[in-house]
Amino acid sequence: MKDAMKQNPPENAASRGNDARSRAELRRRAFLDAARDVFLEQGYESANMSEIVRRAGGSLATLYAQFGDKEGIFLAVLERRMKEMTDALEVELQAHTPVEEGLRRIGERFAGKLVQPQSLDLYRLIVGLVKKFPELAQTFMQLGPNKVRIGLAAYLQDRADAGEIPHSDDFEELGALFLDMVRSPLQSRALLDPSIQPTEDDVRASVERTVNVFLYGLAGKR
Amino acid sequence: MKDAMKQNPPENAASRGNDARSRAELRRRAFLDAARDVFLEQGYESANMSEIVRRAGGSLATLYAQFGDKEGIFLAVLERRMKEMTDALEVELQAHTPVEEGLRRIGERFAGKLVQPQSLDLYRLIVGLVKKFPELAQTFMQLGPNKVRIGLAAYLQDRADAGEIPHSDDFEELGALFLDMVRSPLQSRALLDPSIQPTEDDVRASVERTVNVFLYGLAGKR
DNA sequence: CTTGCAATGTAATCAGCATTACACCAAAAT
DNA sequence: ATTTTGGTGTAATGCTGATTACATTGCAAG
Repeated sequence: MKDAMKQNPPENAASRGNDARSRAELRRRAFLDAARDVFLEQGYESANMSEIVRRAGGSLATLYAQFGDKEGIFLAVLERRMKEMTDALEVELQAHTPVEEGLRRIGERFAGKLVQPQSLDLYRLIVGLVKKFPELAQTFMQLGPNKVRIGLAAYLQDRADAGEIPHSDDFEELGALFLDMVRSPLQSRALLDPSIQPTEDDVRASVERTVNVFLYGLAGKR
Repeated sequence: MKDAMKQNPPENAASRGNDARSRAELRRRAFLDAARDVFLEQGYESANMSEIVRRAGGSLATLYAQFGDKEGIFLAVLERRMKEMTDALEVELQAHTPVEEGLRRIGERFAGKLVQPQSLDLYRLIVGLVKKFPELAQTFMQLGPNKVRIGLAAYLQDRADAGEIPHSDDFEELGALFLDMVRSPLQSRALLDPSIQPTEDDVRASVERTVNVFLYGLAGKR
């Protein structure tokens, strides 16, 4: 006996600085949230379309009407998430912070995001799907790694212009190396062992070490 | 005097310089080869047990008798592959090569293996399965990354004793960082884009750069 | 109020396997 | 040769889940 109350009481609807989108938009959001949870929990193949509907409310038919098919809704989830991820970095990448401090901040922001359980789950998913949906992985790269790498290259260029580091013929390559150095120590293990959950302090310590090696090499700052 | 059966399959009976293992062993090997191919091509979920049998010859019932179930045969494939992978590194890790040259060789061996299409496929598979079969990922870590890391730590300790690099309180951590630095630049992109296939030269160049940064930092050797 | 259109709930449809059962066969061991 | 042991083909059995069909219902505007 499903109550059929007005499922959408527009109480403070008046003050919706957000979206005035009709129910369609709300429905869409609910679908996306539920789909994200289900996909991240169960993985792509095992994720069940009916389960998404069960959590989001609404109906299977509507879900299909909005997103086409399973791949479609996954793609939608992905795009939304990538946007959330990169927005947080923009600021640091624009700033003219001195290089050691700047790399530390950028590294911490970046790594901090990446080791969140949600991020790890998503990354596992994407990697596992590369063979089956290459265009999906392409989207991921574009919206994630590539975007960040380009931003970081610009920052390094800026620091080189300020005379803090030597010039390089390929700051993108260098930026990529730094990102890999920051990412891998924290991510590579957690990726394979979900019981590992790096803390804030872990992140700070790892990034600290990485920045040091990146700038001064094994012997360390002198 | 061999009975010339007409429907005798192309058994290369003549060249049995290999193993005189009974047919059971040959069957087993054929299953493993076929299973490896199918799993790597299609991924775990989509891999079809009947397809494995189709390629290996033999029968479904035998496959199940030998390996129990789908997970069982995948595990068998994994263990065999991991052994192949790490055997190649043992030598370099034991040697007392000077650090710069030694790291270069170790790095090249290691990275060279990792960027092989088969290795990338396998890694994608494992990563995608972490949530569903954690113990499987655990096995992978034990037989792969952990083993190598420990070996490398010993090598670094050896080089520190020789006075080539400063002592550290945690050579395992440092070894892990080096491995990540060597691995990530080559692997992280190829992982997400199967069309990227690093050449020998790519590997050499990347490792060269990495060793340089690892030892001397951003400013480079001097 | 009525009419149109999208959302809903439910129950098909359709297909793909993992896994098992079963009824024959081959050859090594006795 | 006969038994024993294990391999082979083939065809169930069972389950799961994407996708669609359909009849119903609520909301919004005319």
